[in-house]
Amino acid sequence: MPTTDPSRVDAGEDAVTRTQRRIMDAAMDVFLRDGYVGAKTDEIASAAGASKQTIYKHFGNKEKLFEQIVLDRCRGIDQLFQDALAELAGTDDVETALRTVARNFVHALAQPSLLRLRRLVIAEAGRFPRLGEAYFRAGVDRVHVMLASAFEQLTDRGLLRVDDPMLAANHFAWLIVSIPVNRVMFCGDDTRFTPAELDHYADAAVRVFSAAYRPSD
Amino acid sequence: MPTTDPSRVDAGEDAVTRTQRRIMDAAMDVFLRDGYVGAKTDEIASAAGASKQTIYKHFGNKEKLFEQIVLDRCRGIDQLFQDALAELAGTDDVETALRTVARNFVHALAQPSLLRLRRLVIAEAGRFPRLGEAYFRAGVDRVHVMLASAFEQLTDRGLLRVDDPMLAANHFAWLIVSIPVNRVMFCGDDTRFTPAELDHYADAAVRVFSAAYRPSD
DNA sequence: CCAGTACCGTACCGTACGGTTCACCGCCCG
DNA sequence: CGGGCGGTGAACCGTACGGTACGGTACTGG
Repeated sequence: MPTTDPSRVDAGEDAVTRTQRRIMDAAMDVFLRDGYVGAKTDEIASAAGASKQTIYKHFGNKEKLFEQIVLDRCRGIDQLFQDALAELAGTDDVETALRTVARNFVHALAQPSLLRLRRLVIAEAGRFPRLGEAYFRAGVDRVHVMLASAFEQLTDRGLLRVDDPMLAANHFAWLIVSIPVNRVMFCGDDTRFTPAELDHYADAAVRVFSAAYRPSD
Repeated sequence: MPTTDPSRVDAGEDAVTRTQRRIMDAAMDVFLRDGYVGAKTDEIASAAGASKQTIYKHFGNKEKLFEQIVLDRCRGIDQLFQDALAELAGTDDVETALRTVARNFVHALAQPSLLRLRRLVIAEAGRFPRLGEAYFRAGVDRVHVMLASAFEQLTDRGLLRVDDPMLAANHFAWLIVSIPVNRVMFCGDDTRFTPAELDHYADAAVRVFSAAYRPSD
């Protein structure tokens, strides 16, 4: 039975051949540049150095190609923060650890490629509801859950005072990234941020978060 | 001169006739439902009860129609908050005033039509850079500027301790709306929020904001 | 040498859609 | 009465693009 389980985000079993990889990378470039409808399969083919027929043989049609690419790119986003968060949960100096996490976070998320993907998914969330949801769960919620778990541990150790960990995680994350992310969403990819600027946002966010969620000692 | 002419602030230039209004409303519906490329001019025409020829006579082409509609819809968004913010700047009970503003804010922004427009603009910001920027300035930044001004006044009166008003305004606004707004961006229009839920987000945001930006008295 | 597999390049098909043209109609105004 | 004006509806055109067909090339294993 061919397992086309919609609830599953393509678990494992991805024997991605070299050509498939080449096509997927090229297609991602084109999709990010031109959007889903703006992307022409001819152009994807030529960008991949492949023939259209090969693309259709491997991916069936444009929609499936798009879905597979985005879902593939979703995987592993959270890996970026696993380490930093593990360290956060174990540290004693919460303030500086939070600052480190925050800076990593904002720098990782301000990557133009990630932001363009984010915009693309938002743009097509109407046409591909499963995709928007999957991206949200894999790319946004996952990080929040990890943050929440860290905050819970820190609360247990008396270093933080958090009663609703998911809410606190949301506050933390959005305090950090809302300004740059939303600016890019509307004002295009040409808006770049200096590292200092991003650090500033991160530090300010940590300041606010700490004031609200650190025990009054 | 049409008799139904409320809230006519700008002088002349765009005397929107009845048919134009009808076309613009219908077009907005179709654009919001199907996106820019998905929207067919035939469908807009039939939805407006107008002929394609009339549309092209008044608006030139699809792009201009789209731009004009969105820009038109941009105007007046900030009006929603003018009053609440004026009251905020003058009050003594900052905490409850902030809570009122926050609740109004989140309820106003969680309107499905506004969120769909937001998603549409984000989606087309690549194709229409001017549009994305205009929407950002008219719909997002404007509110932040007004907030910042209010925070500045409250700081002068010693009721708040804000050194970077625009930053504080961003923190306030995104603390309030980030959770629902981002959920809808990815998970489609079917996600609805109960008023109680929205109030909860607003109150939690005010709690965090106050902890960070109220003088330690 | 053959069969199978994987791929390329090009030409092709069907259709959808932005935009235009044409014929026609009701209305107000001089 | 007539003629502009603003509107309708439908047919039409050009082009773009998803998807397919077909013929040709290179490599692999037997």
